[in-house]
Amino acid sequence: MNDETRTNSRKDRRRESEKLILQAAEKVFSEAGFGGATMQLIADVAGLPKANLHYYFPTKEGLYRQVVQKIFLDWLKAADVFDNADGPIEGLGAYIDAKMEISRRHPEGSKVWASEVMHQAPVIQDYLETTLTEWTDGRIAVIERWIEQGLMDPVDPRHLLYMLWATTQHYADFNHQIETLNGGAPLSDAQWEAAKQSVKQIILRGIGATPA
Amino acid sequence: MNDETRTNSRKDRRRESEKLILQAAEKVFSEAGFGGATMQLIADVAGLPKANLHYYFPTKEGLYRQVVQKIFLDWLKAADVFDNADGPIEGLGAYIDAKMEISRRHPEGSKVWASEVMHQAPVIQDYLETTLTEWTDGRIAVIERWIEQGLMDPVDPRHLLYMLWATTQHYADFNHQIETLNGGAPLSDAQWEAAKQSVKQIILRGIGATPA
DNA sequence: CCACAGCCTGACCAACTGGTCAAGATTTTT
DNA sequence: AAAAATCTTGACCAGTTGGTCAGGCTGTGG
Repeated sequence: MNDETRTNSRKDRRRESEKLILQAAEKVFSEAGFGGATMQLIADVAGLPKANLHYYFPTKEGLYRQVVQKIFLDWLKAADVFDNADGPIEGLGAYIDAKMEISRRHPEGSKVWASEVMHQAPVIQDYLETTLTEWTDGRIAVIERWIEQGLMDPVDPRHLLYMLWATTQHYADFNHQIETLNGGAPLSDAQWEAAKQSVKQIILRGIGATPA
Repeated sequence: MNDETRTNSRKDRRRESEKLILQAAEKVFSEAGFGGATMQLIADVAGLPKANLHYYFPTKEGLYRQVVQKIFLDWLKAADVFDNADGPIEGLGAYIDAKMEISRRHPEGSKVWASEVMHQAPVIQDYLETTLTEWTDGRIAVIERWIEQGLMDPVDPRHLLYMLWATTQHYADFNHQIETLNGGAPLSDAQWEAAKQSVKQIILRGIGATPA
């Protein structure tokens, strides 16, 4: 009767369960923080008994670590648009669009990351010191090249990056505040478009960006 | 022998103890989040027995509520510079300076606020709907006037405000990440000055602000 | 000097937490 | 078909948490 799920090898089922748990965990951690989240609640959201959850992820900290790592990798990947760009208008414009889209579709991840960093990054400090540092240095070099080529004003690339991160992630981390100030309703398609346009307009004009 | 503290009426002592506890609580809440913070740890930081803490603040939630309220009021007060300004360069410039200074001197408060909003503002939702909404509408009117007067480009005032909040508070909420990317050291005086200048430069130029 | 109201605190408790485990169910391999 | 490996779960435990409370302490007004 029930053969809707065909190719179910033990490995497949395991992967599905782990993904289910990770999704539930991301949601619960983003809503309650690490300290406020409970394994019982994560299990309930995932629709599994708590003991089963511990079978796949022995400790709460280990589960949390995997959630944060996944978020960080997704976020890094989305930043590739930066590389294949000829100038700031194209590159930064696409970067802003990409990060705003993530903030709209997956605000939970951004919140977990923000929470982790705010609490002194007890779990992903090594990522900050290695991967993130390297990534940042690379993009700073790109921006400096654009400045040398006269494609934008001389601006401290580091603070420009912080501004991009802060602004785009704000729409995820503070979505509740933004919704409240929007009369309690989520931003509409048109409002999201206006937000993207506003951010791009102010920043690109702010750095005096010109077409490549 | 010990008469350094002279006028110690019971009311004065009470006020001092409450302030001491509130400061300790703000620190602990900012470091561990509401769920991760414990009354025992707050008591230790304040140097008081836990039972004494419960004498002044019967419940953890009540203590947390007062911490968040105090932060919100301080933050609102610091925004007065907005009002007495003739144009965007003066007004927004002073606002950015003020908020950057708060981020530098009191990052804990900003973190507690961010945490509260990220978790759907369970405690200060009414403030968002009343005080913050009114404040925001008022500043939007000011910005719209500046636009009408031709002192700046037509920009969506709401998204401009979000950008200001996001960027300035980022230096508090993500100070750990910023420090790590700064080689593990806090920003120096000169670096803070550069940060302020960069933010003001990009935003003020981004909105095409001209002197009043 | 006393009495009284407010302040302080060690000891205690019920509720909840992350984590364990043994016994069974299920699937894969032989 | 039977043994081996993997998965599932209810019951359980030790540690921690927010919160209580009785009894002692302290300063103040009479």
